[in-house]
This record gives sequence, structure tokens and C-alpha cells, in this order.
Amino acid sequence: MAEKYSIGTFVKLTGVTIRTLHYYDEISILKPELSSSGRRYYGDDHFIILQKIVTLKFLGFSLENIKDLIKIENWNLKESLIFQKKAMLEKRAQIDHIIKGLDSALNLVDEDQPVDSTIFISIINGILLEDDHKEWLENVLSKEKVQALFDIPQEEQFELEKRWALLLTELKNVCGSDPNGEESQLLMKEMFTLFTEIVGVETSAILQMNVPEDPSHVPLPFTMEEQEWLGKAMKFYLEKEGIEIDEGDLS
Amino acid sequence: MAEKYSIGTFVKLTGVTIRTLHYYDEISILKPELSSSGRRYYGDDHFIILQKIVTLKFLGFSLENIKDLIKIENWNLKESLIFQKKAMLEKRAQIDHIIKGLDSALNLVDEDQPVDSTIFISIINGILLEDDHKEWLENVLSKEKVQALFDIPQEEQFELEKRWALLLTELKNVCGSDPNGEESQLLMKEMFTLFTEIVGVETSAILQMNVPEDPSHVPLPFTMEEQEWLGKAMKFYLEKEGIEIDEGDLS
DNA sequence: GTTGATTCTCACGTTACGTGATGTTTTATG
DNA sequence: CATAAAACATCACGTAACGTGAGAATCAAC
Repeated sequence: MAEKYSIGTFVKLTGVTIRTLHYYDEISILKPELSSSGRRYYGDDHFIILQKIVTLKFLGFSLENIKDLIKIENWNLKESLIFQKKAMLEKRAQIDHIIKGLDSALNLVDEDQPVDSTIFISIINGILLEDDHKEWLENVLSKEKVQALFDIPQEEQFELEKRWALLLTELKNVCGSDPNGEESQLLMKEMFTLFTEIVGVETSAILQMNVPEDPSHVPLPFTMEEQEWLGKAMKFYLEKEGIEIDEGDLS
Repeated sequence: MAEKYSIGTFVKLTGVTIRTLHYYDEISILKPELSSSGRRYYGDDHFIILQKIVTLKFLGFSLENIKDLIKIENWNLKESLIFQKKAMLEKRAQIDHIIKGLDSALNLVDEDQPVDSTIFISIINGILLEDDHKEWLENVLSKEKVQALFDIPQEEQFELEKRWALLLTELKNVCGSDPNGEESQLLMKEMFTLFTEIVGVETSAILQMNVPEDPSHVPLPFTMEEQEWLGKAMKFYLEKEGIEIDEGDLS
């Protein structure tokens, strides 16, 4: 009953491709018998091994790994399985993170208002680098405040992101006009309102936080000229509000 | 203010490697200015493009895709984002499936009893091919029964898998002894009990189901000889139970 | 002028095969 | 038995996004 199958019939039995069997032969993970003319013949034992291979592959193991797993009869499988599971859980967390980013991105582009690409990228970056931001924020705020910041519901988060994007867009539009003009100053007010709303502390407090020096590359969606203009507008606004400000805060 | 950075300083600003910038230059996704001697110099505009690239890469897009996305100023981003999200959701489902398989695998190897590798593979395969099985089962059972089958809680599922593995192991052990011996027949009884318990119908009913011809390669964890022996043992058992059986049911 | 740091261009390695191109063996048919 | 058609064989290159040297050229500093 020990039938031997040619490679053609074997692939029909197993569902893998001929090339795959060639490859497995090449890397010595599944070596068939050879006829005198060099043709490959597979039997039931090969069938079993192949099942092991595809199953373990399905579980996420690499062929290199599988090679060891089926060679070493002494399956120390448990360890491998645990390791594998940890890796998969990490992968899933990673994907969840990406999906979250995609959701926020979709939320932004969903509006009728087209969003400037630099703003878009800046905001999405902010979301994706959330964890870094969190760590960074804990330098200047209490842990509870930071936690509260990240515990706000998704909807609200979306809302804030949208307002932030809109504000940045409008800022970019008025850039170049009078920094002390009515429009500009209205936007400044909205900006600090948003700041306060997001961070949950007063404007004056924000400016007095001693920001630790760090080169974590949070990209600003503004050109040099725009940043300069922004600096002027903020200065006017803060002066009117009667808030002291050190020189050289706006890089 | 339009500073130009050498590649060395640029990588320190951005965090990517030199090789990456070389590569991006090569595939024309981020082309810096060149000095007369051929050295690369990057400016703020390159910085912005690079931010876009890394962000979109984070969102799961391929460089080929990104190339189009930043070239075509007309961002039809929304479509791409939706597509991307769908892909990611699929990926996550896939990973969830794998994790489920790993859990079952861990549950099996967790026992003191070592499990024969063919049995192990067979069972894990059954779990991983769950969906196929479901479809297959709907050919012979009612939809509700099938649904009920897959709705049983995880713990119970684990329990059944364990019993099944144990049974198969013991069967393999007595293989070769008298198919009508006491031990063999006890195992037969447990086997049909398990069948009944799992599928939820009587043994006689199982054997009368007309199984559709399909080459869905469900691998049995038995060698040819073992299968032959199994056939005999089953025949004895069913005869004692007074159940009719057609010839040629056991392939 | 000489060293040391920086940067350049090949060019191969990675994973698990897909996809031809081209040559040989087996099988089927007249 | 001759010949055509399948089946099967072995190269060998392509994939995605870089990592990792090797060896040569350029730059900044002493």
C-alpha cells in the first residue's frame, strides 16, 4: 500500500505548487525519493511531513524554524509556541495602531474641506507617535492629567482633530497678512482655546512649562516664513492678554 | 534660511538610515540636490516629503503606492485609505485566527502527556481549517446544528480537543493488538461517544449521512496499517451495537 | 601633506516562492 | 515503432525595502 506519487499527482493531493516542492527539496526540508532519471517521487511519509510544514507555516513559523522543529524529534514546541504567540500579539497591537491611524485619517479627509497635505501628515503623525507623545507629556504634566488626556472618547478625539486641522488650514490662509489683524487674532484665540481644551490647563501655565530639550522630531506643518509670522501673531495676542513671555521660545 | 544638510546630518535630523535615503533616491521617491562631486544635500522641502513618506509607510502603504500619492498632487487619498483599512482589517483577522490556533496548540502541549506529532498537527489543522470544515459540515447537518457546534465556549472546545488527542494517542498505542479486545472496544466506545458529543447526533445517524465527495485534504493522523486496524475495530464495535454499515465506507 | 571622517558606488543577502526559458523523459496515439 | 504531447528537470532572474560590507573618492582639520 506504500504508493509513490509523481510530483504532479502529489501536488493535486496536497494543494501546494510544484515550485514549492522544488524549493522544499532545495532547502532540504522535504526531500523526496529520486528515480534514476532524477524525477521526484513522494509517499505517505512525505505527505505527513508536508502537513506539518503547512500547518506550522500557518502558525507563523519561518521555514528555517520549521526545519528545526521537524528535524529535532525532541519537540520543545511549547517554548516556540509561546514565543510565536507573543510575536503575533505584538503584530496585532501594531496593526491595531495602524487601523487607529487610518480611522483618524479617514475622519479628516471625510470633510468637504480639503486638507493641506502637510497638515494632514502632521496630525496623523501626532496620532501615530501617540506613545512617544505620552511619555514626553509626562515630563511636564502630572500622570493623571496625561492619562485623562488619552482617555477621552474617540468621538471627541476626532472632533478635536478636525478643529485642529481646520484651524491650521485657516492659519495657513491668513499667513502673510497683518499678524495683528482681526482675523489673525481671532484664530490665535481659537488656537489657545484649543490648547487649553486639549491639555486642560490654562494658557499661561502652558507657556511656563519648562519644556525638556529633546530632538524627538515632531514635524511642524509650517514653513520657516509661516513660523515667523506665527511667532509675531502669538506675541501680539499674548501681549493683549497681559501674559509675560520669555524671548526665544518659538524656534 | 534655506539650509542644506549633508546626508549625515540629515539622517540625524530624521532618524532614517543613509541606506534608506540612498534607496529613496534610487527609486526616485526622494531626490536630493547633488554637489559637483556627487554628494547629496537635503533641505526643508525634502524633510517634509520624507515625513510624508514615513507616515504613509507607517499607515501600511508600499513605497510604490507612496510614490504615486506624493507625485499626484490630486490626493484621492480617501479611496486609498479605505482600501488600506480593509486590507489591515483582513490582516488582523488573519492574525486573530493564528493566535486562536496557537492557543489551542498551547492547550494541547500544556499537558504532562506528550502528544504524538501527527495527532498534534491533525488537530491544529482542524482548528485552522475551521471555516472550511464549517462549510463542509453544512452539507450534512442543518445550519443551526453547525452554528451551535461552533458556538460552544472556548473552554469546552479545549476540553474536547484534549480528550480527542488523548483518545487518538491511546488508539495509536493499542494499534496492532486484537481489534476486538477489551481495551480496543473501550476506546471505540469513547470514540463514538465523543463523536456524538461533538456533533450532537447519534452514531447511527452519523454513519448514514451521505458524505459528499470532496478532495478537501483533511489529513488523518494514521498510517495505512493503522487505518486498516481501525476499520476492523469499528466494524466489531458497530456489529455489537447492532448497527448496519455499508461496505467501503472507510477509505 | 597626511590623516581621519564622511560619502560615494557597486553588489550581494534577505523570504518563500512565481514565472519563464530551455532541455529531457515519460506517456499516449496512430 | 515513430512521433507528438505531457510531464518533469534544471537554471536563473524577479519580488520589497532595505542591511551589510568592500573598495574608492572626497572633505575637513592639523
